[in-house]
Amino acid sequence: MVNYLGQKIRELRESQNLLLRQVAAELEVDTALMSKIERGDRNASKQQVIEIAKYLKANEEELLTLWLADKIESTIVEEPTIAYQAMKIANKKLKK
Amino acid sequence: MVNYLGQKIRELRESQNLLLRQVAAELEVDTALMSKIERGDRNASKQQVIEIAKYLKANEEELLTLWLADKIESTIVEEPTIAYQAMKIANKKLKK
DNA sequence: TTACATTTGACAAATATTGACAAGTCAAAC
DNA sequence: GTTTGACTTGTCAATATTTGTCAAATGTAA
Repeated sequence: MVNYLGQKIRELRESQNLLLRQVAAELEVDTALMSKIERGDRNASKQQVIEIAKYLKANEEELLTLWLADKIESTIVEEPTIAYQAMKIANKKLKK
Repeated sequence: MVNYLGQKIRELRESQNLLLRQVAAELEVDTALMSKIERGDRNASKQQVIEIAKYLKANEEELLTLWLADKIESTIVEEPTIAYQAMKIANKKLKK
């Protein structure tokens, strides 16, 4: 598995001595869901990432970038042999 | 929109003077679906790509690479400002 | 017009994702 | 060894998304 975002969130949360349940309450979701997000079992929604960034005083764009990286990762993970070439193609388009 | 795969398929199909309905019959799907795949309105499944490659005598890996590039593209398209950075992160992981 | 290829929109069915709940593990405190 | 509190896990119903088909529309060449 991958999970850049969850790891980062956990890092931020623990460094601030906050509990899962506190962050979960802030987002108004179950603690279990928050746990899954940190562990990469579930994806956070974009809105959730934004709220997490706010609550943990983190850079929103940085967290969203990790969130997107996880999404890309899960798109390519099943196709490791062609992933690099496909990324190159998608990247070319991006530069326009 | 993007659609590397559909464009390539159409190119291959037309250069061989085949009809949508012929390719569709081969895949055992409706012609309408084949049209949508070529136009990028619908995604082909991996298995469909493989069968298309076979029928159109194309390189399977090449088509799958375009298919994956389209998937990556649609993952990042909503986040153009952070896409490049996220790709870089995902790419780093890939090299391992 | 006719005939045929392709496209489109609407739909039901299949599949996937969501968040909650309940029950579980684990470690520290008692 | 029991209790407590934090976190994790499995399962479920609700919701959302994706899939492929059908019928109708559009395009096109004879």
